[in-house]
Amino acid sequence: MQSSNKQIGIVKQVKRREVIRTGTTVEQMVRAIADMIVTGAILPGEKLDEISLASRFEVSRTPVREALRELGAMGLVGREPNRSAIVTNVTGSYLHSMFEAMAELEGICARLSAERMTVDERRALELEHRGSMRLVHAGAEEEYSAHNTEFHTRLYRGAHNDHVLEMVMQTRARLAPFRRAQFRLPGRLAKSYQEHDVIVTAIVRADGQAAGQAAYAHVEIVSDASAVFATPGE
Amino acid sequence: MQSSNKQIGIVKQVKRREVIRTGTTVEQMVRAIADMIVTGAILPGEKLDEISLASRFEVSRTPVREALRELGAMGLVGREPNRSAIVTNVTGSYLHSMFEAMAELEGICARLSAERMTVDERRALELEHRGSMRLVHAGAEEEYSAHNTEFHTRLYRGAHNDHVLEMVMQTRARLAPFRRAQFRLPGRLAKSYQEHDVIVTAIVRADGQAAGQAAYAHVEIVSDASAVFATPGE
DNA sequence: CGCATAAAAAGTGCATGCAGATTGATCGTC
DNA sequence: GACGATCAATCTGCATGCACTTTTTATGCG
Repeated sequence: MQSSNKQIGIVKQVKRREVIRTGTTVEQMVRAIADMIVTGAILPGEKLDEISLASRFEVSRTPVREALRELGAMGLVGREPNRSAIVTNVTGSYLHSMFEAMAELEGICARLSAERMTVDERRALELEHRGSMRLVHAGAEEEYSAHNTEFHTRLYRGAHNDHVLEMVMQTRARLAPFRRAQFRLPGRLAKSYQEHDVIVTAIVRADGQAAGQAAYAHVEIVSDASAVFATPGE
Repeated sequence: MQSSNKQIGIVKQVKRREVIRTGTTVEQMVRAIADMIVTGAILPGEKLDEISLASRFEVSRTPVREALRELGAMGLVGREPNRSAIVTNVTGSYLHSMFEAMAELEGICARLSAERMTVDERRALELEHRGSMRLVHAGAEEEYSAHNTEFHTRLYRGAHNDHVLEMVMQTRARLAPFRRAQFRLPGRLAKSYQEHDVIVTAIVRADGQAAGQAAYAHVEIVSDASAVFATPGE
């Protein structure tokens, strides 16, 4: 349509770069708060009162309320009428169900990836994987962790199923705080690499069954490794 | 001024409007709008502007905005800055991915149910199933549909995994408008009963593998049956 | 007429204000 | 001194208002 180029001020700097719709205040706050929760900057059980958040982000309470509403729908905070929002306390039982669900989802993704990945995708996955070997030898936990995220994301995308992708990404986000420290465990890096190797091999062979099982087992192990860090407060 | 701080006040929230079941205005609106979308009272692609909704529900725009925010997080409406909310148009491709995901999830639930259901749960499932036979003979589509929902819900709960339950319920909700008419197809009722029968039998035998496969196949068939109704506008 | 432009209308984003609920502190009773 | 009711401070839920953006309608020029 027409471009009413009358207004000024707003950055119309839309280039090739994906436009990050950080736009509205609310979206930024959702991301910021979600990040704090996920990274543990705010602890489960903590109250998030609107006024404090409003002054902290230097906005009014209206956008804060909308952000909390969305966070509630995302399951990151609990909300009850006339009560402050509370950072969701992921109980041990629910945490376990999330890890189990994650294992199932990863299994599905790996199986579908083995069946559906394009030649390019398979190659990219294999390269990504092989490239991480030096990180293992170097003991670069931080870097390997980044690689690990990328590796799994490729698996999710390779399944070519948008809804599954959505579910698995969401589940991973909520599990993030409980997995962060897993690569600190001695020998976990090398083990992780070996497990990835089984998955990659199966996918390259287009063996869905094997890939699914290997991915399931992989997550199960991570689950065990992470269980240590789950605060059994409840 | 306080009167009874005993425990309730739930119904007291309303002043001029009729009795309301639960909680805040926003929650009611979320339910109401979600219901309209899911039942097809509002069609995909339709714009939901705040002012119209506000006057329709006789509230101000503030709660409307919060409701839309939540519906957006639920994936029922799409939102972009400075644009009206739009009922999510589930494109053919995404719809397909949801049905596929649904089949996977149902498969997981059936398998886990076969492994984990208590004796009581198994008996209840079997009774529910057997009881539906007369609905099939009577050709009671509406009633059978209700039974069907209950049957599947039992499967989801029987898996004893809260996160999977959450995902499968959410996916089902979003697929609802596309499944509504499935039992109108001739012979679908009897077929559905037979398929349920295979699932129940496997679960009673605690055969997870068979139960999972049967449930997966069951949903796949529903997917095919529903495909006819998809792509209403676009 | 077609097309682009500009003004008007409609709509969204956020701030502010007030009523009612909740929580905590104060005070009375035993 | 312990327990419970009463009042004050605090916070949530929602309405309203204004600035900015998008969409629609009106207008000028070829």
